[in-house]
Formats: sequence, C-alpha cells, structure tokens
Amino acid sequence: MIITLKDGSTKEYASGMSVLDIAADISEGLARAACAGEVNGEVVDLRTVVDEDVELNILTFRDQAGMDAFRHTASHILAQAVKRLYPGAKLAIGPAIELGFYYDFDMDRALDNKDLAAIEKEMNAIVKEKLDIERFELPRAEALKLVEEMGESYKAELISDLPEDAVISFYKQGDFVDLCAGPHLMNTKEVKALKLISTAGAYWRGNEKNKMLSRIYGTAYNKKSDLKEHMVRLEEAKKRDHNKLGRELEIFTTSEVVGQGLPLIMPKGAKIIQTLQRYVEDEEEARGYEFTRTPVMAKSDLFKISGHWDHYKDGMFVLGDEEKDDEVYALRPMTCPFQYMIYKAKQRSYRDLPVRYSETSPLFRNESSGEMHGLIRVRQFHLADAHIMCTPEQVEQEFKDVVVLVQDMMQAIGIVNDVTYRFSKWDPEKTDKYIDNPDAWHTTQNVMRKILNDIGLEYEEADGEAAFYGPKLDVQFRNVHGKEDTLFTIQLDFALSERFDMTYVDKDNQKKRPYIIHRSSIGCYERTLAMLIEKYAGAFPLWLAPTQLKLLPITDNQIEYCRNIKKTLRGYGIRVDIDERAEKIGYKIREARMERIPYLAIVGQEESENNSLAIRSREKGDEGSIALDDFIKRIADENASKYIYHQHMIEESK
RNA sequence: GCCGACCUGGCUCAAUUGGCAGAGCAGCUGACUUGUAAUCAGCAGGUUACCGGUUCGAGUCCGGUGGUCGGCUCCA
Repeated sequence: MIITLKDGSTKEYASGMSVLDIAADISEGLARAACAGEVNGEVVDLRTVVDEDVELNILTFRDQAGMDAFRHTASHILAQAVKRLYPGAKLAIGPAIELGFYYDFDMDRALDNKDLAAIEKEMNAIVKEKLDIERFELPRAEALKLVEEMGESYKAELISDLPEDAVISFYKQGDFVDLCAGPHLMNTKEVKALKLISTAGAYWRGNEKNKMLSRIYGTAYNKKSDLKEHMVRLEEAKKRDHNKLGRELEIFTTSEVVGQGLPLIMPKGAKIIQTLQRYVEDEEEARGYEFTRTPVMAKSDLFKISGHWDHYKDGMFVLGDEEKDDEVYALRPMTCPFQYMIYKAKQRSYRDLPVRYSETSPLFRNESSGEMHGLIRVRQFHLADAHIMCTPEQVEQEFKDVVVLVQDMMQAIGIVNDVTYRFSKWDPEKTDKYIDNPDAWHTTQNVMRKILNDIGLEYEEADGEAAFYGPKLDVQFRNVHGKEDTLFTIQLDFALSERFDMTYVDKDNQKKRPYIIHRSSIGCYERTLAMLIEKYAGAFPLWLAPTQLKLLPITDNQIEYCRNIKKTLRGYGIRVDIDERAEKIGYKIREARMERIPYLAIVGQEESENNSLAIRSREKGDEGSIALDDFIKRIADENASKYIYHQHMIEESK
C-alpha cells in the first residue's frame, strides 16, 4: 500500500500498519508528539490500522483535532479520578472544547473547591501511573449490557440512541472504561499539564426539562509552560472584565433596591454613550435615515398582532392583569410595530420607498434571573434600532448598505477584527418557535445567502438561531470569559408586513407588501459599552474618552491659567478637567493615569507664560511642551476621524 | 428558571474552636506650593446585604429573601 503524506511525499508498506507505527517510521519525534491521525480527511485514532492506499496526516497538539484528542483524554482522566473518589457518580459526556475540556457527572453531592483540588491531585496520580489506553468495540447488545452492569444509565441512553449499524467503541485505561468514539492518546502519561478550572451545572443533553448534572471544566496542555501561560492569560482577562473595570472606572454601578439587570450608568458612562449616540445618529442621518420617537409601552393588542405576545409574553413586563382589567399594557420589548404604525399612518407609493426609520429605543425585557450579566444582558437597554421598508427590487442594495453602515461603525470604534459573522437560520424542527411558512424561509434565506456571498463576507451558518419572523446576519463578539454574544444584527422579515397589513402602491397601481429589514447599527448601547471597556481595558479611543484632557497645575499659581485654557478648549468641543487639588504633580499624574485619560497637561510657570501645555499622552508618555494651537489641531483631527461617511463622500467627490 | 460559589466602611482585604469588628487606600480637616506614577499629621467612617432561628454570646452555625459571579437553558 502507498501512504501519501501531507507534504506530498509517499511511503510504501507491505502490510497494514497503525497510524502510530507510520508516524514512528517517519520520525521518533513525530511519534512522540502524535495525538491522532487524519486518514483521507477523517480524524482517526493512532491505533487505527491502515491497510490500503490513503492520504495520511499525523496530528499533533498543534492541530485542532490533535489538541482535541489530547484534551478528550484529559477528560477521561478526570472521569476516572471522579469515579475513584466518588464511586456513586454516574458518567454523562465529556468532550474537548475550545480552551480545554469538561465532563458531566450525575453526583449525589455538590463539589466545592477542596473537592476540585482533590480530583486534580488524583488526576495527576493517574498520569503518573502511566496507564495504557486501549480501544475495543462491542456489538450493540453487549455494549448495552456492559454499561448497564457498570450502572451507567446515561451511557445506556446514548447507546440506545445510536443508529442500528453504528460502531460502538469503548476506551479502557486501568480500571476505567468509558463509552467513547475517540480518538484518544495511547497512554495517560502524555497529559503532563492539566488544571481544573471550575464547576458548573448543566442539563443532561442541554435540555432544561432534564436533570441538571455537575459539570467540571478543566484544561490541559502538552507543556507545563503553556498551561502556566494559559492561566496567566485568564488572570489578565479578568482584569479587563467590564463588570469589574466598569465599576472601578465609575462607568456604571448597580443597586439592590433598584433591581437586577437595571444598571445605573454614571456620568462617565453616560458621556461615552452620549458621544457614541450622537455619532451614530449623525452617520445614520447622512445615509438617509429619518428618526422617530415612539412610546415605551403599548396595549397588548399591538404585540398580539406582531406575534410577540404569543412568543415572548413571559419575557415582557406586563402592566395590569389580563383576568381583571379591560386593557392590559406592556413595556415594549422591541420597536418594530411602533414604527410600522408610522409607516401605515399614510398611503405609501413605490416612489416613497425605501423608508428608513431609526430610533434610539429604550427596550424592556424581563430576562430570567440567571441570565443577567453586567451590561451585557440587562432588563432595560437602549437599542440603536431601525426598520427599512423597501420594494423587493431594493432589498438587496438596502441590505448591503446596512452591512456597510455596520462595518463603518465597527471601524470607528476599532473592533473590525474582533468580531465574527453568523448567518442565523430557521430550524424546521422547531415548529413552535418559527412561523410555519417553509417557502418564505427558503426564499428569504436564499436572498440573504446571495447577498452575503456577493459581499464576500466570511460567515458561519447556524441553524435555529433565526428570529421567529426571518433569518438574521448577526455580528458576534466574545467577552473576556470567551463567551459569545450578538453585538449587532441585520434581519430580513417576511412575516410582519403581512400581519400588520403594510402596503405600498406600485407602478402598476397594485397594492404590494414591502420587504422589511430590521437592523441595529451600533447595537445595544449598554452591551457595546461593555465590549468597549473590555476591548480597551478602559483606555477608550480619544473621541470616546469621557475626559480627553486633564490639566494638572503644578501650583495654585497656574489654576487661573488652567481655567482659561479649559474655556478655550471647550469651545473646540474638547472635554477637559482640571485637578486643582494641592497635591504633588507625581500624585496627580498617577491618579490621572489610572483613570486612563488620553492626554495630561502638566502646567507650570513656564507653560502659563508662553501659552503652551506640557503634554503627557497615554501612549507616548512625556512629550514636552506643545503650543496650545498645535495641540488643539491635533485633538480636533483625531476627533474627526470617526466620520467615515464624510470620508466616503470626500473620496467620491475627488 | 436551574446548578454551584460568594456578599465585612466607597475600594482591597483582616478578625484563632462561636468571645470587645480592624488595617491600607480613598474621603474630610490642617500644614506643605511642589516639574512627570503615591508629602506629612489629625479626624471621621460599620445594624458584617436583609429577615428570622440556635446560643449566655453569631461576621462566624442553621433557614429564608435579595444581590453579585461562573456555568446551563433562554435571548424578539
């Protein structure tokens, strides 16, 4: 047989060889590093015997699949340790994940940090025991019998759900046997650097109707130094956590008596949001949006028409009692139907379209108590919301323009490279969640896919992530804990113009249904602020910084000069503070640095005499004396750089 | 909503088996008037999240409520 390797070279063998043997034949080092193999594109075990011509790639810890095999083995070591310490624990599942692995157990007691330390100790003992890991297969009936004898009811359920013809494999290391498709390493001794991170609850099979199991998260590396680095990175990430930093920097706070999920935005946070909002609304207006101001509540009837009452009543703040009151109101969870009413307030001609209505919209959603998180998931928030009503011919261009708008916003706040795109689609299985109209789903999804491909956007597709009324393009970001959330969204809606009986009169004098695009430009201000805090670790870009320049007089003699400078700079829209306290200059600098203020100006006698500022910038440190006029120009230029649409226009006119 | 952890001055943290709630920073007052990351001194600050229980005695033990955090589920 002939084996073709990744680099195109070939090896020839007379008889069948295991992947590991072939790796050893290539080099001893490769065999040592090998975690799994890839045969004709399929990830396999190192034990897999190859006996025909194939393309083979040896996977090490550097390959994602190799790393997964490695960490999957770590999860088995975790399971073995748990079984040794708590024989009553039942095994559920234990895969590798992006930054490590987990294993779910059904335990009769809760685990605390001491337990975690004990389990980790036992895991290290298992590594030291250098147990060989063996793979074996069993016919279905025998496999079932084996797991039932072991009392592993969850494993039995997994086997029962496998297709009739499925290969059922097990892995054994010492006294521990686990149902598992693999692949796995050859011996427990390879897992030299492991660490248990945390415990958590998780529903069996991810379904909240099932029992909640105990999940243990951990991570593993093939080098101790890499593990240490990983732990340092986790610590560093925690320092950027918006929920901690945002409070330290006095951007927001919360109060028990106000309530959960209701953050109080403090002056610095409010300044950032105001700055952002002015910018967003300027950009939107420049691109043909009009603004509306609609009520924060409505009669339940409105939400019944839209379908939100059926889908999300539990998640709405309802005012009144449906049983007793003639009229029940609800705080609005979204803006759509309000703007539709404005659309419907007069007859629309095809000549009027597209109509683009924007609103910085306060929204209220009664999220479950466990869902709230800092500024990322809250019960009241402000969405940079808009709805575009257009003809079928216009929808493609309108959608593309929205993508450009969103990308310009991301460029302005500097996060273009921190996001991923998700094409969120319908799931035909979830009949209770989605409007039952397969034709419309296929049509709109195809329209959207065509647009995305035209733009050349890199995106992943996700089934079952669409809104109930149509597919979405979601812009996703990760917080410091690695958790992904939707930052911005653009949605194609095929259902609501029908429900609200929205029309326009076309050229042929016929009434027709407009297409509707729902979109957020900069998303929800609270969430975007959270993301910015984490992205910049509190050191906001100049144009967003609540204070852009802090004047630090060296003695009281310079205070008057500083106050005059402040007045002048305010005239140019520059946000300036003065530290008038009788403190030493080093102390004032230290505090201002901790506040991450972009520019500090040390003002002594020299500066006050020749109308200058001794600038200390956040990035460069001490820059020496600069004439006031030069400094104003520098800040003004930096401040204006965010107006990307204006730049587009200037480019075009050239 | 579910699983688990946590909650002590504004912040960071102490307080032995249940035995007088304390420190640093921040704040206030005063002195100092200083040239690029912490000047000195004094003062004040607490129903230990809240409610209840056990106890001679609770920050500490038990129960409940609220909030925060990490997950799970959900996210129009």
